[in-house]
Amino acid sequence: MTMGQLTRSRTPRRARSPEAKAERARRLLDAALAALAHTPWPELAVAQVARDAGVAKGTLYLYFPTKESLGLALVDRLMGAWFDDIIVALNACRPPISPAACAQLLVRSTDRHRALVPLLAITGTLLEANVAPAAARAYKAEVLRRTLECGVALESALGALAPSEGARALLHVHALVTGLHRMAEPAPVVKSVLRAPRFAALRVDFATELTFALTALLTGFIASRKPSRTS
Amino acid sequence: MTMGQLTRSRTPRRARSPEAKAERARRLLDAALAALAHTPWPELAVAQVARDAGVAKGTLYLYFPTKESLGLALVDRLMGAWFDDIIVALNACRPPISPAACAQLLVRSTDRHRALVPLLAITGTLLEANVAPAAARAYKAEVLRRTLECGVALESALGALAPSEGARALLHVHALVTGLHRMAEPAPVVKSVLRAPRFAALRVDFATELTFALTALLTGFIASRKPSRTS
Amino acid sequence: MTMGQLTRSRTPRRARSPEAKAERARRLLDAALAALAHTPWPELAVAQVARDAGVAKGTLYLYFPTKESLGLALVDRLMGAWFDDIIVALNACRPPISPAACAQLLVRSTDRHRALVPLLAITGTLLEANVAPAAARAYKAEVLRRTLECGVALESALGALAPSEGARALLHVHALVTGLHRMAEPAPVVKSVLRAPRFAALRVDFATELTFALTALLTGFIASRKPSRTS
Amino acid sequence: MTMGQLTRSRTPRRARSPEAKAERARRLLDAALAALAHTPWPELAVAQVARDAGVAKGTLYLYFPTKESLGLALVDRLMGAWFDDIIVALNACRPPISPAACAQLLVRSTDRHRALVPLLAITGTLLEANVAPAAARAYKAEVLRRTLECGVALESALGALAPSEGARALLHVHALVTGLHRMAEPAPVVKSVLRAPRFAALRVDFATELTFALTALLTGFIASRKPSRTS
DNA sequence: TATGAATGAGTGTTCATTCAT
DNA sequence: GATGAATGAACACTCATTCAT
Repeated sequence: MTMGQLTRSRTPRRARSPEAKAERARRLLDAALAALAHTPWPELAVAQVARDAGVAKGTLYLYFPTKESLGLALVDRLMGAWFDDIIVALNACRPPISPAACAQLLVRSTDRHRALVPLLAITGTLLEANVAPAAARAYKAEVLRRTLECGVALESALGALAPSEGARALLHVHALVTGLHRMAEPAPVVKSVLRAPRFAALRVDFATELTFALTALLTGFIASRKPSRTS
Repeated sequence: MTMGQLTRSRTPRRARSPEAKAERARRLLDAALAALAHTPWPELAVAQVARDAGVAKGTLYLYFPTKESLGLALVDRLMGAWFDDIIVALNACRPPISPAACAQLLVRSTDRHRALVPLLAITGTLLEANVAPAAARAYKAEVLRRTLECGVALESALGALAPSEGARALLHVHALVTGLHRMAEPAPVVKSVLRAPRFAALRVDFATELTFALTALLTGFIASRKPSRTS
Repeated sequence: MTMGQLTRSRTPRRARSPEAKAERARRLLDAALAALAHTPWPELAVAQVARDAGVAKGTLYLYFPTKESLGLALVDRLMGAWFDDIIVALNACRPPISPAACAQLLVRSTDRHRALVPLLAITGTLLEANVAPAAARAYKAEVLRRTLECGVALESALGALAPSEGARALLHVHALVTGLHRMAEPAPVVKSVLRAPRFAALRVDFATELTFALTALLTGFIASRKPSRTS
Repeated sequence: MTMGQLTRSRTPRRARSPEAKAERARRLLDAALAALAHTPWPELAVAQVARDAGVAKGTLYLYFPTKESLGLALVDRLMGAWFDDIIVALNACRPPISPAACAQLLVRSTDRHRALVPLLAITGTLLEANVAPAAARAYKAEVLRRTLECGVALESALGALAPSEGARALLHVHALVTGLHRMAEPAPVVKSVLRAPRFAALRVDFATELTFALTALLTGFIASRKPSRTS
């Protein structure tokens, strides 16, 4: 009987409680995330996600009104986790840390959240279309909140950023991450073409270049503050 | 020469000579470029491009085997023009120029080639798919050639880059340009959402941030060389 | 009786008594009627009707097994009211009344029951499909009963119809009402097209034409009897 | 060789000439008409029509921009044929003919064009939605032209209609045809229900009732003119 | 060469109905 | 009795690409 109850509470046929509904949504996001590991967003079929999550297509639409809102919710989740990860890592440092150390920390965190990067790159192009204004606002509000929070942590860790420059620096981090990813992970055809030795100069190693650029960027942020101190 | 000019201005029904064929291709690219000013790539209809260029749909396919190859040819053209522009601007300077000055030069050049940026952002995701290996190779070879050429000009202008670091720096320029563009130009829904005052921290001014990041980056490139000199 | 009134005014969560159940059904029909004032039947969502009636979707299905049965019940109610109205109006006349007077009486009554007409027009096409045989029989039995009853009133009022021709005349009234309504109320696109002066000949004024046709029809019914009398 | 040419000209793979294109459209309309004999309009699948016509789905959309425009074109064709038939029949009479004779003529013509009637009944509800204003205008212009033309023929045949009342009478004919058809051809469930003897009064024989109503109507039209003469 | 008619795979979304709770 | 979460069949339409003419 206890068994039965457990079984029932684990996988109820109908999600009536808010927790159960959240669980359903989570499963759908899990399925989407897994599928995106081997399928680019435009090729991702809603039907497949639903099937993988073990529900009917219509059920997915009870939780996400459009395909894009599903994608946005996934980005929201992954970005939140990324921010969490960065914050934890930053707080684990004894400030002040050097730009290079901070860059390395950020790159490592990015590496732990590889799945987010390709999605981030299409946010604003493919995902943010076909989403209700309210949903877009909620998403952006969350992004804002977390960016500010993480920005403060960044300021603390570096110890040399002007107030609120942490958030700004994070926007640049995002830009660099997506921009470099695009160059590091081209379409399969291009990837195989670039394997030829003569194309060495066009091959981009994501971690190496990101570390380099972030170090330069953070150094720049700190330098841009220094003058005002000396003056 | 007179003949050639006449031929070009007459635009015969059938393009027999290489010049006439190149003219046809040019017209198609012109039409595509004009259409892309108000239509995002996925919404761009091949039929519309052909119609705008004054030819039948099938004719377009005589010059570009796929929609993507058309896009790639356009990127090729625009990127070439951009590289030309940068090279001219760099050569017009009396070296060495400061990273800040160089960044400003690059941003201005980018601004003169606004049309390229959104296309660049989807290269590798949408454009480089569905292209024959040979076409991809040719495109990448051209990119390589121009990148190296422009990289050398960059090295000369800055006067403080390690050999072949100019090309590498240009890859970063590309990454920053596309990465920041994505954040500066979101979908219409998002754009209107971000207009609210509370979202000020998420609004990105393309030119400002690009200038800042490029300055930092170039400074970093120069700094990364210095140590090896002093040691 | 006091109890019943209380119960009805309280609208308990669960309808146990027959009165309470009838009240529930009535509310659902009210909601459907209100919605149909601005939404055509195919666009009418069952969920919306339930929501408007303040019950859950599933509850509606406790009272009406299909969407169509809901529509049919509504037609039943409205047609009953229409018949009532006609009978009252006919009984208020001092027979015999002229065909023209009778036609006018019928048109006025139709005008007081405008909501029924578009529904009547789709009965038999959209409504009578997907209904259980038993429900269809019950509905038709009711229609028969009221038609015969109203037919007798019509015979009395006109004073010159052969027995049982009243019911037959009413069938023609229905046909004319729905047939003319279809022409008088086309889709919005067509309506705006027909506003052009050149289309005057295709514009149909419902009341005018219905009056004319009914007068002719009733005259015809009376005339068709006379010969048999004189012969 | 003559054979080959014949074969080729009969069923060319591509319809390039206007004639060939008209032929293609005709085939599609034929297929739709055939399908509508056993499938009601809402259930009619575009894919099926295309398949029956021996072309791909996309080809159908080269000729008809929406499903509704296909339906409207079919109505246009059938209504034109009906009008032709009526005109021929009217012109074959020696005027003046009696209302009863004229009614019989019209009923016979209707009977020869049975396929049109159910379509006519949904024109304005299902068909005239989702059609471009220009298409709706063209359709209505054609209807107007033919109605006026046929109206004149009707006036000639009856010899006793006020000018332009012929067209008006035809609108009533349409109304009666569709209104009575609705009652004579209910959904299968209802039809079987009505077979029970007790429901005899609700059974409508299309031809009988239409003849009766049209006779009355035309008599009414003529009568409505007479008074003005005597006065 | 040029044309443009033909192709047909591909998919997000709705909504009447059911049924576990 | 009431609920509302789950279902899943059903479908018009687009558009890059091909190929008969």
